[in-house]
Amino acid sequence: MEDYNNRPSSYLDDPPNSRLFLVTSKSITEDIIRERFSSFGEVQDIWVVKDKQTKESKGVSFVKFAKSSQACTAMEEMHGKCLAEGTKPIKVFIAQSRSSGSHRDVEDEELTRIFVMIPKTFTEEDLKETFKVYGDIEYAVVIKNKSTGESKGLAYVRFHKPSQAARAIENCDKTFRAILAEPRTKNPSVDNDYFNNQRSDHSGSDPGLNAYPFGQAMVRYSNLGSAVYAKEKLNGFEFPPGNRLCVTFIDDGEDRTSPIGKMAMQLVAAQMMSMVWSGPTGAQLMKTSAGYAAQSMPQKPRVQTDVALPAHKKLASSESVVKERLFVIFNPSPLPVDVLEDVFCRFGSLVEVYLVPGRNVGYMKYADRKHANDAMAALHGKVVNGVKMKVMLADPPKEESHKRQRTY
DNA sequence: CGACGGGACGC
DNA sequence: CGACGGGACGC
Repeated sequence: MEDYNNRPSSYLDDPPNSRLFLVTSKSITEDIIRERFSSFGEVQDIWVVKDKQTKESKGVSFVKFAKSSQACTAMEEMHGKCLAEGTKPIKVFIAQSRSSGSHRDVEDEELTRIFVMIPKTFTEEDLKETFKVYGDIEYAVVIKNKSTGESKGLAYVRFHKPSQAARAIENCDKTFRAILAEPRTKNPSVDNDYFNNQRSDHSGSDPGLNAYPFGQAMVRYSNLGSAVYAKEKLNGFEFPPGNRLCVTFIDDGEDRTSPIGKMAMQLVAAQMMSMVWSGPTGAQLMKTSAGYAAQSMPQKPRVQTDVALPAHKKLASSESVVKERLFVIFNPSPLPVDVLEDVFCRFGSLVEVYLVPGRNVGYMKYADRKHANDAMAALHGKVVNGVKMKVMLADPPKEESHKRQRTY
């Protein structure tokens, strides 16, 4: 038996759905394929399957693109085309993952519906408004509790074309956690497919090009840098999970009904000030006007300790690269996350606090190694709110096989 | 002497 | 009908 764990990437396509399966006449060569497919994106590999003995093409080829959206666009554009005089029209499909073992054609049905996490206040209209930039939406549905009608904070969006869904997954704000939806199953009792691999990792691509769902809100209502931090969960889960919001308000009295504006307001109402920071996005960011950001400032957590703490500092952007993590052990029990943020932010560049559920330990993530070290030096062995902490450098997370390193 | 996150549709 | 090669990281 082989050790698949060592090199599983040989059996997967990364990112998922970025490889095409072509059926062509046997006379179609790699060069012809390259010539006709390279305009759709970064072609990383072309492989014409040939007979081992005769070296003759078997009329089957694989074209690997850098991105799923490129592969999907190429499929949509090239399926049914003739690549050379007198040859049959080609067939183009998204290739089955090598690990699947299946040779069934991948249907558009499986490639056009995405599954996203949304704030519970998000309506289907909000969804459409947010995702229509990626293409024509066939429908958008929010998953709701059947009896109460309450949103579960999850939704489906069906596009007309695979390339549109792929673009949405690649480019929408990370906080939506957009992935391709599993096809509806007739039998909802059977839970998980055995091969639950590689679905969700479309991450890691140019954040600068993202269409942030709140980017507009952020810009529109943004000014006065009064960032407000709240640890509250919004209707049961954090949204965006573990991220910071930089929301400010411009009292322009308009557009409160747009999904974006509405959401901004709802978030404010919920004191859910934890927004992704998308970076300077243009002139509107310069806009400043008197606002009323101070009014929704939640009080800071009360912190009692003998440690001489530096002044409170803002958290680093949640998009920051984590350069160092501290592993903290609490005795007898963990401190609340808001208290920990308040304490550990003071050394600078704190990106996130994560408590391991059900355990007396947690991680403090820093964008700057020096700040992590300062925090460790100042806080190791110290008592905060009656809780003694051991603060040490965290071991690196256990490698999740081939997967792209998490953002922590 | 402790250790690593969250997700599903009444057919 | 039409499905999986080749190359080889560097403590």
